[in-house]
Amino acid sequence: MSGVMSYFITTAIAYVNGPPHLGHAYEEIATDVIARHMRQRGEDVFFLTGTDEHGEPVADTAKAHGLDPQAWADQNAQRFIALMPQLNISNDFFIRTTDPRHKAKVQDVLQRVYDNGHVYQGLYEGWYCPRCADFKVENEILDGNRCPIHEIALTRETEENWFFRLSAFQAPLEELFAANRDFVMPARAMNEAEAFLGSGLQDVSLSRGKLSWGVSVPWDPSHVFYVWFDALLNYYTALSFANPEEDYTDRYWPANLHVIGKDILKFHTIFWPAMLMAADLPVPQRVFVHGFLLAEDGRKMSKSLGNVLDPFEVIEQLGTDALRFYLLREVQFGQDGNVGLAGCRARYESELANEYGNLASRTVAMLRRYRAGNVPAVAPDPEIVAQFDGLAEQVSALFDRADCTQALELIWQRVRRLNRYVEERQPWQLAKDDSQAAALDQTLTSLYEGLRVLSVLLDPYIPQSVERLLAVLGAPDTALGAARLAAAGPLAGGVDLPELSPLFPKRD
RNA sequence: GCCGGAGUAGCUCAGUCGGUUAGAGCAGGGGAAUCAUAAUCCCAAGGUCGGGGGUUCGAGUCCCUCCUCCGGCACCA
Repeated sequence: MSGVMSYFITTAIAYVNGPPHLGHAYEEIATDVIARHMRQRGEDVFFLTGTDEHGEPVADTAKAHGLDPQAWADQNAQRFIALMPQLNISNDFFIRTTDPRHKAKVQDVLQRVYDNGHVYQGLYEGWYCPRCADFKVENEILDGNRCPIHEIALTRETEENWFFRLSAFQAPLEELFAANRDFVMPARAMNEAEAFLGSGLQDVSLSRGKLSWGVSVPWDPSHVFYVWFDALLNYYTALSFANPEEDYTDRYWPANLHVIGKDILKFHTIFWPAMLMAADLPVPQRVFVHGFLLAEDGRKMSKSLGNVLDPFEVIEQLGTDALRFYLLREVQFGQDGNVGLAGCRARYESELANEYGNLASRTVAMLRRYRAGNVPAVAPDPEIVAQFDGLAEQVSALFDRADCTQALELIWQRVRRLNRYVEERQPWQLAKDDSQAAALDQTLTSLYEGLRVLSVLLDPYIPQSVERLLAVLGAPDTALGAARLAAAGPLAGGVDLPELSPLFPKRD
């Protein structure tokens, strides 16, 4: 066993231009589950999330609302900050890219990129809309080279611009991909990154001259950095000021895991490591690309179709744990999946209430009824012990690959096993016959211990419910080491189990 | 167009290196039990594994081809 390992995990930072939605909630929840699991292992976890507040869309929307960009960003960032406790996210820090400390650090890092000779002045040429005062991208332009917003003819113009020599990192990135096949996960996402790399890298513009809402370029204050270069660096800059008492950079950098959506794969798997290499900084260990949540009908969620799953509605009706559980249970992490309120309700009722919640209820009730609320001081059933043996290790191994869905499936198989065990042993029959007292003791202890172990393993997914149950069980330890059936009588005799009200009450 | 992924039970999916009768959950059907939130458990049923061809003693799995769906193909974040 080595000492405590540092584990730095991040979500993508949310673009503040719109309100928080299910997609944000999903990424936060999944990342939180992994972070909580790693803490259970005793690792030194730092979990970072935040908001991305620069760039033209923010400036535009602010203007449309009659606000200056900072005021608009402030207003919207609050909504994302408020989201964290609503989802029970255990982030250690929330970074905002308009934080002056972030901006200063961005300038430091990119100045080093510049000093290292990876930046040059060039001409950016593109289709320009005079009404938007902005260049348009090839694939958003309407037929006949017209502006997608104003539908007026665009003009071909050039702008003096600072360029990042991305092409120089073709070979280093190829080496990185070859040396670390898990740098991008799942494998499908790695294929995509490699395909992009294989098509040959071109230099990219690093700055914008016609925009002022961003981090100014230290060697040319008439420009601001292109928002992506500023945004990506949040992962690095945050460590330097998250704790005013200690610079966390050496302790946590490089990141162990960036969790992102598939729409920003290219930025995180190509631009980001290249930028870090250009600044002589170590690259992250892994980027995990999750899928998109689609509506129940398999189509994209959209307000106009009215098929949106509102996370706040789920929380209000079924609770935060229900939302967390449903999203990770229903959708294989790393793939797209279909979700909806009906499916969420179905899983809430059949799995959380009927299987796990009811297992807890019947176990506590039987201990109280047959053993006056005390856990018998006997060893649990060897068969159950054997069937739980290695479970925590398997779950850990799956989390090493960010497979929190499969881990949950393994845990859930044991939830079902315990319900089956109750039927096999029929404690209510054993209780009628004094000569069966030892068998009843063993049965009840096995159920108590099994339920406790499963709850420890479920803690990252449904922390509020687990905390409540473990308090009733008198066994609040959620360290992963506690996820093992105690062989010599658990907390025996000393526990006086109180009543347990339903963990997941039925809703209409 | 090029590249990649996918298509298995009514629904959502698993299926390792080619190897016994293709599995699970949910939904629907039948039954048992009464500790429990009427919650649980058991049983049965349900599949030309997208179509066609090939390799093989043997193909959901490998090869070819066709169909359908999805994604990527760079400076919107």
